[in-house]
Amino acid sequence: MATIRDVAKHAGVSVATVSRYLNGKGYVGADTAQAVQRAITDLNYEMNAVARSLTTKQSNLIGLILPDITNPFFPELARAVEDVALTYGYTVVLCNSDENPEKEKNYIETLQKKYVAGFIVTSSQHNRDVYMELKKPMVALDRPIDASIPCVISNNRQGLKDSTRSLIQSGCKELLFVEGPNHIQSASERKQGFEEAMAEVQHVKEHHIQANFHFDESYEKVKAYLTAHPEVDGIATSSDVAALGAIRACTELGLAIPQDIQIIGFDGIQLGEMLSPPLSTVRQDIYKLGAMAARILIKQIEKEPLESLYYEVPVELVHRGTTRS
Amino acid sequence: MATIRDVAKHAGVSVATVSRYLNGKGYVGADTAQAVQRAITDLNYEMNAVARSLTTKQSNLIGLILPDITNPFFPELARAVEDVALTYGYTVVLCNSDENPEKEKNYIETLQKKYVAGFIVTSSQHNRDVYMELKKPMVALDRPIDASIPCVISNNRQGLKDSTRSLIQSGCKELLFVEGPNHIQSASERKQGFEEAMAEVQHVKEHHIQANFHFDESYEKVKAYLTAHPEVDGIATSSDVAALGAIRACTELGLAIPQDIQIIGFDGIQLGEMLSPPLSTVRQDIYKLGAMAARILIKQIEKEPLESLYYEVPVELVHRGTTRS
DNA sequence: ATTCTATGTGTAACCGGTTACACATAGTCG
DNA sequence: CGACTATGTGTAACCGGTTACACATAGAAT
Repeated sequence: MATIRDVAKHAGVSVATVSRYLNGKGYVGADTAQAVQRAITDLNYEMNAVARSLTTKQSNLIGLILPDITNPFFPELARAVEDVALTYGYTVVLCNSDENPEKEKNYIETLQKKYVAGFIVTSSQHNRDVYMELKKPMVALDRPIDASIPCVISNNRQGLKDSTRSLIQSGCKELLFVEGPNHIQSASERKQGFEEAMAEVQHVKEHHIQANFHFDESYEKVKAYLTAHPEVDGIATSSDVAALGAIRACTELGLAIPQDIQIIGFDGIQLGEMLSPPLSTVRQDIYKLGAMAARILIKQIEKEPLESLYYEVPVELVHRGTTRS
Repeated sequence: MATIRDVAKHAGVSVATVSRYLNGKGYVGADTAQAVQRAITDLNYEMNAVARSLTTKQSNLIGLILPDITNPFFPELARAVEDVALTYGYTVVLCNSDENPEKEKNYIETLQKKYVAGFIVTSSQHNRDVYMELKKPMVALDRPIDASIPCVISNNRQGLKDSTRSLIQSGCKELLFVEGPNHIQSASERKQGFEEAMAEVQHVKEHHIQANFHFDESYEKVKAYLTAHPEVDGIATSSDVAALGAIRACTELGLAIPQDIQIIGFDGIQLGEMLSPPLSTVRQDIYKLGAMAARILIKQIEKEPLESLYYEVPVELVHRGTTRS
């Protein structure tokens, strides 16, 4: 593998000139530029990324920290991040935090030693300080960290408001809301949306349970609740996976969906469409969320100005098979 | 951030000694070791990964190349790889190849410039040579590349054989096999398994269609086929996602699952369990697949001997709601 | 004509590690 | 007792880039 010195020698110039040419910094005469380019082509030179990082204290690595890639919401996000990272010449490192602040912190440290260019984080929230001290470009994805850190997020409140309203409009009188973990801001915003929609009407009874974003817990809690409260005729959930749990609970209780009970999820994971019946839901533009986060991060890395610190991407109600539209 | 020279000075020794101590190579006297350790603790020294990579031409990055993290089979795989990578001190770079050999090749080159320690690849096959020339540790995951390259794979043949047999045993007389893309070896092995099972019996009619591993194509082709051949009473597919497509087709045609028609998938993606009814399938131990691949890669990186070049992980028939067991 | 500025290029130090080699000491063996 | 080996440590070159600074030239401004 040719080095910059080989190129310099071959072109009959100094390494500094080659370096300037490569980075487009400083003056390089037209003839010289040609000669250098020629040498580069001849020798099939490619720059050594590691050596470069050592002096510039900057790599083209992007750290993507998320709770668990296994949660169906995240692969699409990761995919989007990777796609735009690639087009800008960055490479993404995948980090599963398991909602564990300690793990999150370790990853951050490890990556800093590698001079990562920046972070995209769906944070476990507990450790805002870790991020505040970090003098690296970063963006918070799906979950805000601090007002000073750029954030890309769906309009959660509006989404749940829409889904709740639609359930009400299609005749539900006893509405169960399966909340997410409310210490996560996006979950509590969704709850707020639900409540706002409920506040608009009378004569609709409100039921609540809380579950994490996992299938099992949702399934069990919904089943228990429905057994005790058979009058429930509509379920809004805070995630699609929770909706899947609810569907299972209803199916096992012999309830027909959407005839006896309507169900609407939240997220718009791809698998929702593949279900039979397909899942009605509030679709977040997951890909866009990820793509925007990546673009905003890269803007920071490349010192371009940001228009805003808060990017909200709209959300869309999708009626499919589990609601009576 | 303290450097190795700071540590050396603080401990009153030379950098060489510190380096030896850090890497456990060469002789270091007991007293000296103590002094050095002391200095390290005092200064809170952490080694600079980039500088180290520059001389050793080796990083602790692992390249994970797979077709598309968005395909539900892969997140669990990625998760497993990441988990074991983490415990051994490696970091994983996520690369989506889109089954595009060109993209795959680019990633390999980019990562080589970063001195990656090795690759785990679910390859797009077309470019065996790219890998053969590569003088890096690597392992083929789910899809063999070459007999000389360690490979971790499920027993695909046996799996499809099992699922087909079980459909036959539960009374199917007209069996439709939804094949995958046969240029992918694991897909053609599955097909082989199907055929072996069919060869064991008479009086069971065989139907074939081919689809990629995606929902839409499977849905459309199955629907068309079933419309033309309403006698089909069982479907075995080459992937769970294809099974989802088949389920949708059947549902739309008014067929009851599993009463009118039984369906069995292949893969064991987590979402299969969340369906209602839950999907019968041949479960690959996806996590194990990924974890083994990672371990085998790391063994190579750390120059430990491999017991074998071919690791087959068993597969398990899981009867859930879409078959009459 | 003189000074100033913009342009163009090279020298050498530096980033933070690793390691070949030289050198020193001390115990062992014949 | 001299030669040999195992142990312990330091010097300095090296990995492959970047960049501050010095120096040179030429046209523009005064």
